[in-house]
Amino acid sequence: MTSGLLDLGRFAEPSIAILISLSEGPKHGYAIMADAEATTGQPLGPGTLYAALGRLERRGLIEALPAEDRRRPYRLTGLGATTLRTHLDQLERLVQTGLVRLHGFAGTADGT
Amino acid sequence: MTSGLLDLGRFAEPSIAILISLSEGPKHGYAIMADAEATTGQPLGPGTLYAALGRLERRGLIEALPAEDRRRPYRLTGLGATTLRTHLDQLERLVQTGLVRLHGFAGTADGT
DNA sequence: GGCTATCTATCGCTCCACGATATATCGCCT
DNA sequence: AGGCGATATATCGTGGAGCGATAGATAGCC
Repeated sequence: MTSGLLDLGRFAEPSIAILISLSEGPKHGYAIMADAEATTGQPLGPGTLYAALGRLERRGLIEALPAEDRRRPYRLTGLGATTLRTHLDQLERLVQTGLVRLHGFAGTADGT
Repeated sequence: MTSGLLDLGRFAEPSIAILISLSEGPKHGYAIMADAEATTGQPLGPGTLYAALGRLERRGLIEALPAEDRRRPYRLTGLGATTLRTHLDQLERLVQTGLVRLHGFAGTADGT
């Protein structure tokens, strides 16, 4: 928990972070870890990463490329790109709704 | 599963949906359920709802109002509003990053 | 008076997040 | 050459969260 009370709990959404990372181009696990932490601000540990990679590959959203050296790179599939775009669109609409409503939010009059 | 293969699994993010719903004004559980499903497109069952409500209240992001009739309304606290805004901002940045990268995404040349 | 819709609540299963841990290799410095 | 830190992949275990199923109470209606 990096932000104390300012935390909704399981918020990292590792799958989204991984897909966004791969949308920049093929990457191997370690590079995804670094990129995801850079873009989301939240650390992405190996346990979370490799479990999520397995799930995403099983679902056909990403695919493994032939290993070069020690590195096992992954690439976003067409289905993965479509899926990501769909979810990103949904998310954007949700975020906009929230920001609009929040703008008109008076808060608790007693300042709680 | 409404979207078949186009699904990242556990994506609903009930907490966000609930907070956004309450940012419109105080609501009771049943109303939140309906509103959340309307704005996110995903159904929000009672199990998910009341568990999340309990967690959010324990964290001070929402607070219970005196029950009117059978209804037990909740209200967003100042902390809740701040927290929601922070997460929404983070989310927006993440979504924008994803959309930009996706725009330049060539896909798998073989059309996979 | 019964029936349906509204509304809150709990249980239980499964799956996921994620820190801890293990292991191997590479590159660099001395 | 030898050691050390960074790179890189992989697995396990625990706790927590998502969520459908289920239960039960009250209100309104015919």
